[in-house]
Amino acid sequence: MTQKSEAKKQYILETARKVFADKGYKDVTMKDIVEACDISRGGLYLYFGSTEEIFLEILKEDTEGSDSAFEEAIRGKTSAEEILQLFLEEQKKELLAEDDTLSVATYEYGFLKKDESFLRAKFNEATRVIEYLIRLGCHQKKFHCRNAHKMAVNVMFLIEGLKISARTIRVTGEEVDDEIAFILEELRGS
Amino acid sequence: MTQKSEAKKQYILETARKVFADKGYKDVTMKDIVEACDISRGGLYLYFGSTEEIFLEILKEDTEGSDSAFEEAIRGKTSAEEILQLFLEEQKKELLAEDDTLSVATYEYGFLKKDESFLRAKFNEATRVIEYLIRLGCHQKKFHCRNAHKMAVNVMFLIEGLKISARTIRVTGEEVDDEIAFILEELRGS
Amino acid sequence: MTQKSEAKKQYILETARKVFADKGYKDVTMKDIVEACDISRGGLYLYFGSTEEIFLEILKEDTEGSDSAFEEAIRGKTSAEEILQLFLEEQKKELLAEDDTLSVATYEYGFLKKDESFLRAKFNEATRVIEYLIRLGCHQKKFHCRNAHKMAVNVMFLIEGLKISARTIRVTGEEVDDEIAFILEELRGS
Amino acid sequence: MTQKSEAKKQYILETARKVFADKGYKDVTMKDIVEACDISRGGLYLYFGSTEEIFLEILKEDTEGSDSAFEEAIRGKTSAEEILQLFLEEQKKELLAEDDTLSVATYEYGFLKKDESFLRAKFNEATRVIEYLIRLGCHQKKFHCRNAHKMAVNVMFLIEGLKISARTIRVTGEEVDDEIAFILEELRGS
DNA sequence: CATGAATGAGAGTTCATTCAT
DNA sequence: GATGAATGAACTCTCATTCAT
Repeated sequence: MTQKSEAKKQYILETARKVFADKGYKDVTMKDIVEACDISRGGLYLYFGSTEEIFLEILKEDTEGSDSAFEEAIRGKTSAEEILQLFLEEQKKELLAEDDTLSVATYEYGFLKKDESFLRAKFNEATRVIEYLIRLGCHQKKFHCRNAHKMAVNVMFLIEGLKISARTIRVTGEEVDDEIAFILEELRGS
Repeated sequence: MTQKSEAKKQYILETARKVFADKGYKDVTMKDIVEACDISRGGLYLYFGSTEEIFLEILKEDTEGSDSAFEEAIRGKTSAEEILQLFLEEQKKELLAEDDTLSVATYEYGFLKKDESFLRAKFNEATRVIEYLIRLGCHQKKFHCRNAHKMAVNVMFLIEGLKISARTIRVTGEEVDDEIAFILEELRGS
Repeated sequence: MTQKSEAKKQYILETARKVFADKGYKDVTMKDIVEACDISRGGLYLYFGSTEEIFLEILKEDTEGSDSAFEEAIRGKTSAEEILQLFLEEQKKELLAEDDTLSVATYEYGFLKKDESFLRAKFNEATRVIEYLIRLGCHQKKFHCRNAHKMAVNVMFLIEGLKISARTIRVTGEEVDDEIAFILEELRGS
Repeated sequence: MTQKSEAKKQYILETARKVFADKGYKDVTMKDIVEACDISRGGLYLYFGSTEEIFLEILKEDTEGSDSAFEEAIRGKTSAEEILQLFLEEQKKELLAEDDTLSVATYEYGFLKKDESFLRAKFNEATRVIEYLIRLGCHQKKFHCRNAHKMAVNVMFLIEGLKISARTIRVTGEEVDDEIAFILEELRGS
């Protein structure tokens, strides 16, 4: 693939991202993407064979992006507490964002492909990072926690619960704050 | 509507339930239901005008059913701890069930109608019951808890997190058990 | 057919009349009539086999009604001029009536069955009456006219032109008055 | 739209024209046109979204065609009498044509859309031209007429009457000739 | 007589996918 | 590479008509 066509591919991915953010996964048709990109029907097929192919590519890029962002954040700060708080605030922002979020599309895709390890891997990776932060916090004497791994998993499930609730029953900023406070208390607490 | 046709309506709802459990919400067409019920195209329209109408009716029946089951359980037991444990075990069973669960369909429907209060009402009702149980447990000196309401909400979000994870990244029995243990410890604990 | 069922038949015809006046001929379905009459689907078929059957029966009753009304009017008056003017005013009223007119339905039906002599017979009968009035008017020295038959036909075509225009491009009361004046001038005139 | 597809569009319009001439407006379905054109179901939708869209396009082309034909006729002749006679003969030919006429479809469409100004505009335009011819004829000392506008309107309504009668009760060549003679006498006469 | 559930044909419409240019 | 016309399958929804009760 030439440089030029690589640029077009990127353009399609960026544009399709908005479409998925807007309509979820299942409702997006190749036609939707063709129209959003303002390219020809056949043209899209030169780059991607299906909406799934496009969506997976977008997810892949996302994962890479968020990983590096996270790692950078960790490098910048020294206090585990601070980093965790930052992470949770980041989650809150995403949770409450109305547009431009792939979460609904990702869930819909997850329903279809629940046996593919992709999302599980993302979940595990995030858990691993939180666990690391918890351990670090314990080491820094800010957190107290008997089982860092279980605690991390608990935090992850809670975040998942907030995320899905934000997209189905809506969730207020206060509700999220309460849960964040809950997590931090627990870590600082007992 | 006569008795006979009422029976047929029930038959359609039961059959459609399996279809929704199998395919989620968005992918189910009237044709799917027609074929599953083995009735004529027009015949289905005598009873329901759209998949949404059918799905809502199923959800309604479900809610009523679970409500009364819950109330009965509360009447049967005296220990709040016991009832809560029962409730959590019930959730676990549903979580791990492979088939015959409407959770994916309900999420998909929730994505589409996130501003309708139906699912939120269900959430709030469940929260209210858990809060009641927590208070009861505190009164029975089995639980210790500063803010019963916040604790109940936390439990609900955690359950939501497990539920969605069960349908997207899969969740093991042990993971669920860990979370249940986590909740109970917390309540008994501090 | 018993007396009771004869009454029901009449009821159906009267109700269907409104439906045809409202929707024209082609768009009326058996379902429409069933619903307007608030009877059962099968019930209607006991009396009529199709919308055409119903419509024809309505038209037949209409023709009989208008014939006798006309004849009565002729008997009541002595001046041909007066009767003709009355007739033209009657046409005007029907022309401008918004609802409760079968004219659109009749045209639509006529398009489908242009070879059936029914409507032609109505036209000819009306022409005959007008011709009679013109002759009478000439005899009464109020009208002057070389060829009463041709004049009558001309009047009829003009009325038809106003009627169809009223249902397609709309026609104002003044426009109709102008045409009526035109006819009368011509008859009185030359 | 490319040249090629423009040609196809024209082909569809021409083919659909025959369908409308054959079946009127209301009974024509997209399927009818698809079959008449021998194209695919989806193919038709690339060009037109509904039978109404197609019909309006046909009417538009017709209007443009007849306008220019008329203007050319006026340019070619010098005598108003001659032109009017030509116009009336043209109307006669159309009136008596069995096939290939859109008049029934146009009436049916008019019934549905009686408040849209399209047909009224056509009527008014034609009236204007006739009025112009009458004035010209008066100026050329061939016609005598007190009120050219009212006379023109009268002629139009008469033509309308003949047109609708031709499609409902049938009309003979002699009947049309009689009416044409009637009009011309009147203009030459008084 | 009367009911209304049931059937199935048929129309509208949208898209994934292909392919000639 | 890129276009966009074309196809055909799939789905929604509505009725005429029948028939068991």
